[in-house]
Amino acid sequence: MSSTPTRAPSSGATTEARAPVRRHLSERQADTVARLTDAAVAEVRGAGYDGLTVRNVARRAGVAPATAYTYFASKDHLVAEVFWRRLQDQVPTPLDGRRSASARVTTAIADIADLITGEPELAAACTTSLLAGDPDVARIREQIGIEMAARLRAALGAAFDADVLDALSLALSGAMLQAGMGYFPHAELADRMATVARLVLGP
Amino acid sequence: MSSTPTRAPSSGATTEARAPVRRHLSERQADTVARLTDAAVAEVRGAGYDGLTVRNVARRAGVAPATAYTYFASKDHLVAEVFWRRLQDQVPTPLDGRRSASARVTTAIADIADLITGEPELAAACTTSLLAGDPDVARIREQIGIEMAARLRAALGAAFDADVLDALSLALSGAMLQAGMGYFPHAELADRMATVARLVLGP
DNA sequence: GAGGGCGCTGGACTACTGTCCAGGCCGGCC
DNA sequence: GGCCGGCCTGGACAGTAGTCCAGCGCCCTC
Repeated sequence: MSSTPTRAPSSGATTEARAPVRRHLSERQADTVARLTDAAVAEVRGAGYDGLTVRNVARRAGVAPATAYTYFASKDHLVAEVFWRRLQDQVPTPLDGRRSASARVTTAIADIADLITGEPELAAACTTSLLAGDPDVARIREQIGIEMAARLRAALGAAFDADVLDALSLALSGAMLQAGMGYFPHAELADRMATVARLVLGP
Repeated sequence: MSSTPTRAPSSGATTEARAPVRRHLSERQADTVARLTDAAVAEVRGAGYDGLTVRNVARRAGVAPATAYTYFASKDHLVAEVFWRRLQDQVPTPLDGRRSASARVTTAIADIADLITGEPELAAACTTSLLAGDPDVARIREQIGIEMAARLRAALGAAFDADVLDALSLALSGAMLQAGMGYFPHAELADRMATVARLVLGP
């Protein structure tokens, strides 16, 4: 579940290729998409989430707005894709069977938190975007949920239990939400979830 | 923390009365606001969240769009206010000291879930709106968070523990989020949280 | 070197959002 | 009765999002 050579932006699968966006992109297309996602990150860093516009991102990427809209339905779709790519590209910390289950879970969650820690603007942007109603975003959200659940499950290992996994998933959603909304810094996320894991799993 | 006679829509407190909206509304104003929130609910039931527009709601309420914008900055603000009012108006199930802490917590959460259970469209609308970036919405969100935490704390009673409360709050946020996103029906929310409560508190 | 197709262009266009303001209506007050 | 202030009206307005399409340029193939 890590990076694929040329990767289609998670789009249009609901309506199955409604546009010239195919499942597998040509090298040039993949490059355009990558330039767009990079430009989106730069734009968020520079102008914040409010200044973020598909048109602005397109300009920064040196691409016509219409082109950007070919690949991304909205700015939310664009930012959600950024997060999804980071998650896919991340190599999770290897599991250590000698440590406790809650320690492994904590590590897995810290990995995820690290994806955006230290970039509050980007973190907030990802959170907001991931919550959008846009169907393309919904698809990405679902994939992210699957990936996170898989990581938690792997971290639990022998301690796996459906109820425990469910509880951790809910708490993790809530924690990412609250951190994204600014109720506490992302740096605290891992700590808080560590406490939850200990409560649920024992030390 | 229940209904006040004339209640200002949770607006403009950040900039402290930026508009003719004062903390305490005249009877007529309160009536206008109530007509607007009612119309918003009717509109969501009728046309769904997508069909929801401040202008549409205003028309349904028999009010000029500009008037609606006097009280609500956006449709998200409007819908968030609907949820907040429902929460305030609800009389929570009385606490039963003879039952276990997890049972009391489950009941408290069931109360909250009941606010929107059975109206999926409205539930989805509230979830989405509550997540908006709009500062007016942020204020309402914060108040809702405070109220929910207070209810959980009361339900815990003697079993109160900061870490437990934190874990439950996170899980509840996550559960409301996931239910609102359609990952599972609101009817399941209380059950899932009951499981979490049992894990965290014991049976 | 010519042809063809893919991807990008750029600009027009529609729909909608939130803001603003001048004016009208209705109540209460002198 | 006449004035006045509070609230609402209605319509104009700018800014923006997403869609669409006719056309261009580049690269690959033959």
